[in-house]
Amino acid sequence: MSKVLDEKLTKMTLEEQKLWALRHTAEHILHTSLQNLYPKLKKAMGPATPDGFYNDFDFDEKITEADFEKIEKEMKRLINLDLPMIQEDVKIEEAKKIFKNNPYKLEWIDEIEKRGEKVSTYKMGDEEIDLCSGPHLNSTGEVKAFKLLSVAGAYWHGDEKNKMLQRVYGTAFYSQKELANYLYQIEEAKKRDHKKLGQELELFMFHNTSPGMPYWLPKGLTIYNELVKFWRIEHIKRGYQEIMSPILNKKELYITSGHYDHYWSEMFVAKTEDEGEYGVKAMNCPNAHIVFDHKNRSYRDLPLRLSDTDPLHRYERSGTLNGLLRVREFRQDDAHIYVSEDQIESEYKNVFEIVKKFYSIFDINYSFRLGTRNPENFMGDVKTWDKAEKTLNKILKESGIEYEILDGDGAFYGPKIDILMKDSLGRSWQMGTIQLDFQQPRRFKLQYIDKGGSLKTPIAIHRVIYGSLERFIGILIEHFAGNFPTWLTPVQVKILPLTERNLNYANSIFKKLRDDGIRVEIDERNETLGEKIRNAQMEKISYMLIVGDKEEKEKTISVRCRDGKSLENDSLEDFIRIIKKEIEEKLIN
RNA sequence: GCCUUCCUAGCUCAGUGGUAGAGCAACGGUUUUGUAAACCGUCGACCCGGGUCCGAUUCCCAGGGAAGGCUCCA
Repeated sequence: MSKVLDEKLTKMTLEEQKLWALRHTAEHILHTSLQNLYPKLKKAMGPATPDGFYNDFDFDEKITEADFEKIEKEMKRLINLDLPMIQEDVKIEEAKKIFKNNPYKLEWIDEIEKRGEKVSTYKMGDEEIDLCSGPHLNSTGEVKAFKLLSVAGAYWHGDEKNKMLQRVYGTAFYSQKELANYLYQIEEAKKRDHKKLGQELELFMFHNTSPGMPYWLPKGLTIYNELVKFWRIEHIKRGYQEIMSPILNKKELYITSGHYDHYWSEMFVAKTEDEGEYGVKAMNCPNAHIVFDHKNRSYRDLPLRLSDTDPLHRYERSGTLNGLLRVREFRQDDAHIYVSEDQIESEYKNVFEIVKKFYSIFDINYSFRLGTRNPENFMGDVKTWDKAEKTLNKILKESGIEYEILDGDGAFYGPKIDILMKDSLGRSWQMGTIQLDFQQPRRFKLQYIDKGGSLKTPIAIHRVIYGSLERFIGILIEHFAGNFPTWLTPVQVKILPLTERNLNYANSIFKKLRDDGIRVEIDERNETLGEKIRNAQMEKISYMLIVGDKEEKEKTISVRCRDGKSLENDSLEDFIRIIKKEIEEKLIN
């Protein structure tokens, strides 16, 4: 067994290992079925995954979902035959002979030879033999429930320089019930999709005229602004100073920063008649460096924390755009912190504390990842990099934070710590990031005067907490399924007058709430109460205030919460107190 | 960018080689309502451009846009 796979399996529970073997077997059955149905098809590879399995193959004819029925039928046949799965180690030379017609397998065999590992094969009865490290079930009959899910194109080794193969995704379980449950979960997750909810709740939209660039509708912008407001208050408390700088910058700025060499092809460019090219800002750091440099700085100024939320544009490849989760226009809750070398550690701790504070408010799961030097795309010398990576490793370990390492994922100017979150479909997204940068300050010739009166170059920490506001809101929508906490929700209260007789009273309440800074709407339509409630429920309003003749006469309100429950208090003053307390408690504690 | 699929009214969806039908929404009227959909009526659409055809929303080609996927180890 290969080292990588071995490591992976040892991390799993026994239950997970069993499922892994099951799915690996199902994948093997899929491949054999494909091979039986389409003899000219060449298998490339096919692993089990946490959700199922997939199989990559090279085939000139197109397989589509319309073919699934036929393929599943063949898979069923192999399962019913209950063929034994027999593992056998073979010599390199022999393996090369067996798979001589399959260049993908031969490449794998070379790789195995290079690593000095054993070549393992599996036989499925007399039907088929395949290069495979296992583990597998003992026989095909043990696969009790499976389903093919989708087809896709996938590059060999994920590299677009290689040939594009076809991929079939599927999943398998030990029982039909588990399979049905899994499919149900997927359907449920789709209901939380931020793209769907964004439209239903009128939060944002996209338009053909600017793909990947969101239009923020009034309700979505309310959420956006609340997040920025909270960010601003918390950062002022922690000594950050906010700046704003040009969106268009001459090419020369990005030549200085190094982005011209490393990033220009992913930037939008604005051409001028006679002043050359301007780059549309894709990152904030170069402008922050300019601000640092506009006057003499002293060691007393450090750490100097410059924050901003300027709009950024990046020319992301069209196929990668994904609702709010990958866009071409966005804003970050960005900051650049200039520190002396001995301040790195304590400033990182400060940043981690902000992360903890921010994320705990939303009760979202997240994980850390350290990205190290990319050998093909980095600036500066290896020694400085090694030092920076060592520093980050040390800080993470001492903070007791669990993290994974992704080699080569650093920014071109320095290693970084990313914070990841998952969307409703379980896909991971990079949210916050904290990057250490020894390079750019040198290139910008940034300096400060230290205690002894000599000039020193500061170190820059680039950091975002939400990440991009756009992506963060996308994740939030899915996390809350549109049921935002009251402090964030676009409409906190909706007043539902029972009849037209109650409009005046309803409006007087509306004005009081609005004057008190509560986001309130009134449903003046000539509709039944049932319809008004249904409507407000679907808009996911936090509180509904129902006012009819009874309330009007007694000068009270009747409060219905989003979960269908009622509040006992029936005075407006009490209600205002309750809602304000709810908001404050969430943000302060 | 590449692969697959998709694009019909503001939204959700029908449907067809002879230019489309519904529900919700919107608008007008009736009703004046007690905790998730009152009733009647009106308005409103085949993503864009070519081609094939007597005729294209439907078939073909090109474009635009969207969704899922594109290194989880044989």
